[in-house]
Amino acid sequence: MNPPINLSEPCASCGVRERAICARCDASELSQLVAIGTHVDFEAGQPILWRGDEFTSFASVVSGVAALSRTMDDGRTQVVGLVLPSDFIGGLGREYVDFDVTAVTNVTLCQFKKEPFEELLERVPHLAQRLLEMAMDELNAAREWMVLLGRKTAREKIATFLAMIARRSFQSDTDGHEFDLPLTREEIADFLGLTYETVSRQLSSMKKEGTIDFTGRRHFIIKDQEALEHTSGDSTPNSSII
Amino acid sequence: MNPPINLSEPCASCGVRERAICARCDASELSQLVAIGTHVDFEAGQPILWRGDEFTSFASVVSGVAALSRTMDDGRTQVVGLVLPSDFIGGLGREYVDFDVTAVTNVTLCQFKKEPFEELLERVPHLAQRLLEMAMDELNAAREWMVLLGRKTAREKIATFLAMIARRSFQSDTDGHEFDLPLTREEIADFLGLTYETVSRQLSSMKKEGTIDFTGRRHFIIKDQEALEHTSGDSTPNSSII
DNA sequence: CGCTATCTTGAATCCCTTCAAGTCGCGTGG
DNA sequence: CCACGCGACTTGAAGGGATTCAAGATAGCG
Repeated sequence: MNPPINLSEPCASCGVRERAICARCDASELSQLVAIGTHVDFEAGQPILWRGDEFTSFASVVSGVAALSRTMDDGRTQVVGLVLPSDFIGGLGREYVDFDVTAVTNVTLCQFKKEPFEELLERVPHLAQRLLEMAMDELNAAREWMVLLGRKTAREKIATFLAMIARRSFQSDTDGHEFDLPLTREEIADFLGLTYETVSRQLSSMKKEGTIDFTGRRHFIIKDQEALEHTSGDSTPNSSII
Repeated sequence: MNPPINLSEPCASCGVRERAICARCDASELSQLVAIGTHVDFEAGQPILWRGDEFTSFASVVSGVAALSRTMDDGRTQVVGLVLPSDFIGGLGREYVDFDVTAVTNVTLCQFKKEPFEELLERVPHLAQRLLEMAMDELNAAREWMVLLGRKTAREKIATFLAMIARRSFQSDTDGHEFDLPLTREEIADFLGLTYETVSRQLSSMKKEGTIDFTGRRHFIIKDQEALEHTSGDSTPNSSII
């Protein structure tokens, strides 16, 4: 378990202070938020929320990666979003959880009980504003991903995914071209609407062609950024895909 | 062109008053909204917004159907959402339009200039609350659609689409089983991530099997609701797909 | 009543999946 | 520290669902 949040200097060392729901909050608003927040840890693989659960709390991701997913009756599953540090977990105004949330790596959340949070939301307009802003960003990201799922080839999907990972900084070194994949092949497949064999084949062929290289199964190097972005099929690189 | 909105009895006869952004507004708030709103018409096929345009106004759909879409450089296009009566058009907090918006049928909008609307948004919390609520609904719908695009077969996509059309009431008669498709085969294909030939084939085979029937190309009858919902692949019918 | 866009249907092809062996990397325990 | 074992990954071959290419048919308009 984590130590309690330092109340005298709240969030001073928090890595997501500038981008999470609290981004627009001033010191006084922040202290109100801190008063109802608790840090909670989840180990890789653990479920955070199940579809159908009643919402009893909301949370910001402080560190780690979680996946939002839906599994059909016959087991087909689709990851509908990655939940990264600073992202918010919780459907405001919804009674029940709509998608499973699973810790992909070890995850630390800054969690808020539902009622006090909703009450705070009414008193602190900065919170509601920021939440709306973040919801619009997510909506955009979801729609960009719909284009990927509906229209892109396996090759384009993989290229887009790798570019996204690079952009969202899973950077692991100094030169800026090495990254760690937070997901297994199967998780990538479920995110891209493919099978894990296809993911593996595409990664292998992109390695053979010299666009990327692998050192270990989860650690990759972008050797030809331009080729990567070109085969992603997006005319506008750095689009809003989360 | 439309007559000016009746200021003495604002929105009394508006068909979307209860579900649009103004749903939570009281009479006084409504009159402030009416003061900055204008009705605008678009004919079927006309563009409403282009990707990359600067946002200069927001709008509620009063009647008709529009499509939100993205077209790739080589012409592949994906419809990322249908915009139906009561839905809101406009990315709050965004400077530029992210997806093309096109009138699919004749469309009437209740349009608000950007600055006065944003100003109103700060003064009227009911507006911001409703907007957040609607954004969460759209986000959910987008994610449900991602499952369709990533994991469903052509047959399941068509069944889901028809069930959605039926649910969102494009009903055209009294017995409750006849509906009009607002979209062409090609538009349906672009919404489902298929080709129009595949859409046509699936519709034909569902007709042959007796699940649906067609009288005219756009007018269909659901003959076996249960079969339709079963082949849609959703365990929870009436899910939040818009 | 004829014309044209829209839609249907057929046949061939292809990309991705499915099924099936292997291989590799990594953590565990000896 | 190394061998072992298992889950994660790679690779191959066959199969299938959707696409592509190509004619026709039909509705709905003028």
